[in-house]
Amino acid sequence: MSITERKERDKKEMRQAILDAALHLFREKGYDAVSIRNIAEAIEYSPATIYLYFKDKNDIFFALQYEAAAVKRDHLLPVATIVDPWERLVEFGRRYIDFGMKHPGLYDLLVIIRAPMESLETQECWALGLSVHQFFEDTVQACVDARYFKSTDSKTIAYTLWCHAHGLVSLFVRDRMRMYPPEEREEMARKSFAMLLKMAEHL
Amino acid sequence: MSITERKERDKKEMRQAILDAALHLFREKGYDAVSIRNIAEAIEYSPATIYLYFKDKNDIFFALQYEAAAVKRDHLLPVATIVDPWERLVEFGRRYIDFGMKHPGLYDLLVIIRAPMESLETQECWALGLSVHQFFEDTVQACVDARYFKSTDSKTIAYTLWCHAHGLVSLFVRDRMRMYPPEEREEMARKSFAMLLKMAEHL
DNA sequence: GCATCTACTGAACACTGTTCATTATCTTTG
DNA sequence: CAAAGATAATGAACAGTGTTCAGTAGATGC
Repeated sequence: MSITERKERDKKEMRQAILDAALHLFREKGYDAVSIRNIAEAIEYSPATIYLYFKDKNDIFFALQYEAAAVKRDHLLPVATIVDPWERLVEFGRRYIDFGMKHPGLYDLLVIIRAPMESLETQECWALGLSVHQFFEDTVQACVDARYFKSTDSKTIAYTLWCHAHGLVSLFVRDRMRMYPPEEREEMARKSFAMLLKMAEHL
Repeated sequence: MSITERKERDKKEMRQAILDAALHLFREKGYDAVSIRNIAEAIEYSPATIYLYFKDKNDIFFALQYEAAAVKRDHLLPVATIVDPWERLVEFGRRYIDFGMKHPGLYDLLVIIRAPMESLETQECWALGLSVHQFFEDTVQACVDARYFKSTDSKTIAYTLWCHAHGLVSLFVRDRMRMYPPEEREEMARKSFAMLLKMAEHL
């Protein structure tokens, strides 16, 4: 069976080569500015070949979105080993922001919507994101159970923290902080995170 | 001079007709899914005609972005009459969120970046947004001056509040709240805003 | 060695943004 | 009122796009 095995390996490698080239180009020029022909040229194959591995251009996009979601999960889930729920929550937040600042391209990818939840890839990607979100909500619930907050409305607490973190990252990623000097932006993010933690103690 | 006047009026009307048709189509199908030919068809003119009124497709986009920024400003700036800085700030926040929820298409438009600050439209649009942001920061400063917060770091305070509001709106606008039932989403936003206000009192 | 199957491609189709020479219409002048 | 000039609108074209499909070269199985 080594031949069929090799063939399958080749197929996966080709698929990955397309994804790698596509991600590289997307991050450089943006999704819509990259053509199938550009990707084909990058991997030195004909445009038609790409359609043997992906249904269409959106399919490539969804595959990348899934990859980004996986990277995000791998970046966040290690905090699961932290026993104390408050410490776990803090570290989760820190890593969430860290992920966004380190991989603005991936974060942006995750927030773009294309064609309302049609493809299987989207479903899978969504399911992955959902499980991470569930972990986050569980951690908040654990904090509530351990009386770390005065409020017991863990749903609203989680949502509020999420708003802050997502807002912070997405202002950064979408370049909405041009009124602050570039070298200050990261420190502002750190300060704001620290401020939110202080505020959260009075929740 | 009534003829030249009428001509200028016609020109403005035509320009506006193009913008109206474009906004309608963009909000319905997204920027990239709308073609110049679609817009031309909507206003019942030839595609080439559009280029007599706009440099290119991006120019239309920037004009719409400017319009959205103006709508946002008109939605927010009435709070300037509120004398008490804290009340002014609260009402500003409420209206900011209200604007985003009521006009998701416009909010989204404002957050999209196309071609890094090239056109004059962008500059104008950015300047408009900046002045509103300045008003917001001034209001926060006024709150600090009036000892509404323990902290005196008005810059970080403003940024933190902004993160929350923008995060809240953009999670809503970009449909990242699919894990919550649709009918709950607005209430969650309200609750979270209230929670942030409570937290801010301990700032 | 031959048939089958697989991976790949060139050419085509209908679309896109954009330009430009040409036409049609309105305004001004003689 | 007619001719000249200015202006507005367009059809046709160009190079690019996503996508499909008949056809081909080469590896695989018998």
